[in-house]
Amino acid sequence: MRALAMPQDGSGAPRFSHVACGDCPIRERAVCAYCDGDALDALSAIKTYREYPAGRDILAAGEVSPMVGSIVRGVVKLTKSLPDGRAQMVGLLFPGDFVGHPGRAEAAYDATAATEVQLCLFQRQPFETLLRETPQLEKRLLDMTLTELDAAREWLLLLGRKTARERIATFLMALAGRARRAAPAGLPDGAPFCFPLPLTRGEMAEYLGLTIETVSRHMTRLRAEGVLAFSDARSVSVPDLAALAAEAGD
Amino acid sequence: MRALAMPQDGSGAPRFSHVACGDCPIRERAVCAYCDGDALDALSAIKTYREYPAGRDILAAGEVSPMVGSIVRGVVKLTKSLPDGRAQMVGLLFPGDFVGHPGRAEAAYDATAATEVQLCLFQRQPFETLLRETPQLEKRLLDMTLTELDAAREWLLLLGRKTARERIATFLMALAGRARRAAPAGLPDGAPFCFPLPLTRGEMAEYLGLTIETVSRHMTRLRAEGVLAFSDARSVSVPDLAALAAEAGD
DNA sequence: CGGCGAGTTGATGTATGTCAAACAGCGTGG
DNA sequence: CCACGCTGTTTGACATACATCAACTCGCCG
Repeated sequence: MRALAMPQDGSGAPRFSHVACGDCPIRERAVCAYCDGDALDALSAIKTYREYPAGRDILAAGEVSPMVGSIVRGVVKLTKSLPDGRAQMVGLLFPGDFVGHPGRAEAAYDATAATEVQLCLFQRQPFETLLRETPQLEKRLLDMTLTELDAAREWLLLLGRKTARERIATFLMALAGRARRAAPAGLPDGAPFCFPLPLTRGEMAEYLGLTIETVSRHMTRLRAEGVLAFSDARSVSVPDLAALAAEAGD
Repeated sequence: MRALAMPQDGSGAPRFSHVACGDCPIRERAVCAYCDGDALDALSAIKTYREYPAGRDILAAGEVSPMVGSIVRGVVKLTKSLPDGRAQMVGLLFPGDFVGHPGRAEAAYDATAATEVQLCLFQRQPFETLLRETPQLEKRLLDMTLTELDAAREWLLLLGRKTARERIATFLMALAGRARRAAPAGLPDGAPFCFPLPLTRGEMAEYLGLTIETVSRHMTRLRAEGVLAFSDARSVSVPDLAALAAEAGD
């Protein structure tokens, strides 16, 4: 599916490695964010880590998965397809985001690793039990789901009304915002801003409701106009965030 | 906004009428579905009914609303807009559905009555307190939010990849399904199926990411082809549900 | 009767999709 | 070391579904 410098052992081999929750990089953002003490211990007791190489399917639509979990590292894409093959990405998940719907075993969409991914997995059944007994956990999950819902609706506006150029600018702004938040240092606001693209052109097209050619054309046009800079297709630099924001349509 | 045979008193005047929860038409479907006894009493104590004429704004994006609530009767549309006026409906809510996000006071989108609407409202603060103390309530809200999220993602596929014809067929199928579920009697599966359209052509266009002309044209074409029948623009009859389903693309 | 809003229909434009070719990077294997 | 193939990207020529602009109808209500 994707040629990467990584062990293509064909197994999706689980690599167990128990990290203490206290040292977890997503401790503050994941489902467990509101938990501590006993609740955290209980979660910790049923967690398991697993890694997926880029391109590997994590979960297929219609499949019954025994697991749910949090993204520790990497990017996961959620995709829905029509029987004739047309496909639309319906979500893009980053570290801290939750994969799987508690309460509904059958997956409604495909989940695929867009980059190399590490998940912190919980078996569905004990997790759902814990959910019932742990209000903070349920509260956090509700909060996260509402955030996802808002994001999905923002995307409805994008897919329903924005031009190709606006869609691309919006997407890049979202990535820039994420990169900005991830960068701890207080960089000057106007400085040229650089970040990697976790998606190929094809995946961007799938996310933005466009074709690969349209994405490519608008990317090169944005570069020609100086709104964007990149040499590698997989990373961009934004000379002026405000200029890009102005292209996003809102 | 919409000329209707109804008191345009300009007040959105609250009309209080305490219905016992036991007699409530949405008792089984609303947030309160999993509640009983004390929890239901507590909810009942803070509820209030309010009616909105078709076309009335219930809540404007960015506005801070002191209320959340359930739809008792009628249809509510959720809309997001770009600064230049382009607008996209991001949700269509029916009786039982919940309006407003607990935990975030500021509305992320406009909510407007598409038909005459009756809401069962709760003041945000006491409701959120109750939410914290009542696991069934929180559980139900999580379930409903996950359902909304799935619906939104289904719509992403529609807006991102479906043709105008497929979008319209999908929408009509969804309405037909809802009407079917609402009709208690076991009608024969193949019978011509009739239901009202809660939306104008313009609103359908807003929901489907199209223009009013495109919706109109495809509706009349579907009628010409016998997939659909209607005399009034505000109601349709489907001679063969399977034929319509085949047009929906999935 | 006149005006208004919703819907329909027609003529025309255009952004994006489709098909096709060429290129660049990168690992593999002779 | 270079030729090869694979995948991702870019670029071009062309097709088309949908948007846009505009006119007209119909029902409703004052």
